Amino acid sequence: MSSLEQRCAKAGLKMTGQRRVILKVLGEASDHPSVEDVYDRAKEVDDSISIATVYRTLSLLDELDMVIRHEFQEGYSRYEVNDEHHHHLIDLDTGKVVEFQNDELEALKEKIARDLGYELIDHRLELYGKKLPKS
Amino acid sequence: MSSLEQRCAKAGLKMTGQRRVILKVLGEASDHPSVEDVYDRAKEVDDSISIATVYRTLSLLDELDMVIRHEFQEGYSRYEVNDEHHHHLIDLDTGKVVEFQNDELEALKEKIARDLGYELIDHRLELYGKKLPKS
DNA sequence: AATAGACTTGCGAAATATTCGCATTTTATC
DNA sequence: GATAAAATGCGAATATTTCGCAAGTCTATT
Ligand SMILES: [Mn+2]
Ligand SMILES: [Mn+2]
Ligand SMILES: [Zn+2]
Ligand SMILES: [Zn+2]
Repeated sequence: MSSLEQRCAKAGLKMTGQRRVILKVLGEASDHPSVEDVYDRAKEVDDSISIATVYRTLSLLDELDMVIRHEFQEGYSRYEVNDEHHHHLIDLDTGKVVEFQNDELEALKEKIARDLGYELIDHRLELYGKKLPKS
Repeated sequence: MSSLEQRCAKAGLKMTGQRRVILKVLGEASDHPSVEDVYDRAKEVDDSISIATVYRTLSLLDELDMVIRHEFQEGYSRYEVNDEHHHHLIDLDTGKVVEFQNDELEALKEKIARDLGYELIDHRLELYGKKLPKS
């Protein structure tokens, strides 16, 4: 049983074939698949799976904080397993998504919230850029 | 002629009654109105205005960088005049939007992009929090 | 292993936000 | 004021996501 499946079981979810397939797809993804992407990949394993189930499962996993739902302002959502916290830089020319992590940023964002009188619950940061010529 | 109207004219847009109304609504807003909000406020001035025109105008203004389109993950967009660059903290209990600005953050975000080999074109940061008890 | 009940699924329909086609109107220019 | 281009209103179309419901599946319990 995969670690993701274990977390589902612990949350009281029944382990169905469809959920196993979707978790496998998510676990194996190295990109940030859209619902349609997840659906297509899942269908290769189980052709009978429905896109409604993919939507429902991703929503559930999001509620359980097992995945992160991204809205890269494309009109639809992308998902990824919630593993190590990080952010994204989107290449405006190619659409490529570069991941990064920055401790200074994380500290700063906590401080900003605190100074405003708030406890920080969540945050999102996206950078949009174009590749610099190599110097 | 308002400063917003001037910028529209300079961009080659025809100044119609509808555009004037929408620009007035945007200029007078102190919140972050949705398309529906802008539509409702515009209708108070010109009852015949269509929501398609509001959508079209806001898209145009967005392309001209005269407004910022926000997606606070509510399923719809909010707009505000693109004046002084700033970010938002959304109160998860009340939905209230708190604006802030932080130079250190702006510098850091530039540095992160540069270190990744990118020229930063755009970025978005949102904080989500709950009010701290006053100490 | 059979049963029961709750949970889950597939399907198509519905909801929501946004865009589009097109006939008509308005604007800016001459 | 005539003209061409641009903009509008309307309703229909699109796209993504959610929902209702009947049928199927899972898991705990006999
Ligand atoms: Mn990522
Ligand atoms: Mn603002
Ligand atoms: Zn972070
Ligand atoms: Zn900024």
